[in-house]
Amino acid sequence: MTDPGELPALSETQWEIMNVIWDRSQCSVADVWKLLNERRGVSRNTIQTQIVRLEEKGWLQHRDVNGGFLYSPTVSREESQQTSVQRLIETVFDGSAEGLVLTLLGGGTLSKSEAERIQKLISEARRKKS
Amino acid sequence: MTDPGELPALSETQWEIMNVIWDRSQCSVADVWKLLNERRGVSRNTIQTQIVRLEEKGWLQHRDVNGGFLYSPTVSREESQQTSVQRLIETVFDGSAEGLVLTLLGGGTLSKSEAERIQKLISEARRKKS
DNA sequence: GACCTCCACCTACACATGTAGGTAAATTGC
DNA sequence: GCAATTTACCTACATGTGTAGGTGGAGGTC
Repeated sequence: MTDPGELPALSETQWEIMNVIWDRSQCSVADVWKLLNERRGVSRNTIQTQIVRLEEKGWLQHRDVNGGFLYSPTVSREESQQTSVQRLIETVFDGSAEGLVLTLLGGGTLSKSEAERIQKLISEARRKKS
Repeated sequence: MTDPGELPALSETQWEIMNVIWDRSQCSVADVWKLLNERRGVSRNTIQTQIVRLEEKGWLQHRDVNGGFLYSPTVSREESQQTSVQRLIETVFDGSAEGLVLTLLGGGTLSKSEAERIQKLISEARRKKS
């Protein structure tokens, strides 16, 4: 797996596509298309183009199976998420992870039960770390 | 203040510029340029163009002061941060705020002291809410 | 009054993105 | 075997972004 920090950032549409492929580990263009087409109506070629571009940029690779291509990610979803959070903290919160959490808590983003679960996550993380 | 959810999303460069203007409440093009030019070397006109585009998109407004323009934000930084976090959760974490927090905790992003402070933030938020 | 500087404005261009139509070859169905 | 479908590939086009050069006016300097 490559380091996603070296790859050009994903756009929203590209995240949408990568998410489908990460869910299934590998996909044909048609696989991705069927799903996204149901979700929001899009042409097969639109997906084809994006997938080819993702491969050009290094996010995907393909192998030839029965005349068709199967695409799979070159980087893990977790690392990519990590990178994108880091980038957000950098550009939007001036490097402060706390700023991000404060915003998360401050706005109506979190429900009470979410806040509770998140608190548990954080205590556990602290226990493991120290 | 407008709802930033209605405005087109900011690019990284555009966040950089908006951040400068939020810091100072209002700025001339030259103000922003001087700062960013020191930081990373960029032409005055580059900033000019971006600022005009930001105004066209509704993020900035200007008033005429002594022949020069002073630009100020039309939306609050906090709301814009809120919106951008929400968008991230949606596209990168499939709507799960917990996913975001887990990533934050899981990677090497947070130092131990950051995690501690964040934990405090969260307990306080819970106390206030219930 | 000529010169310099600063500013807003216009133009330009390369690159990425979101979108999709057309083409030609391969595969499947009958 | 022929028709229909699928698939990869090529082309295209509008829009946004990052970058910056040139122009003309307004105001200060000497």
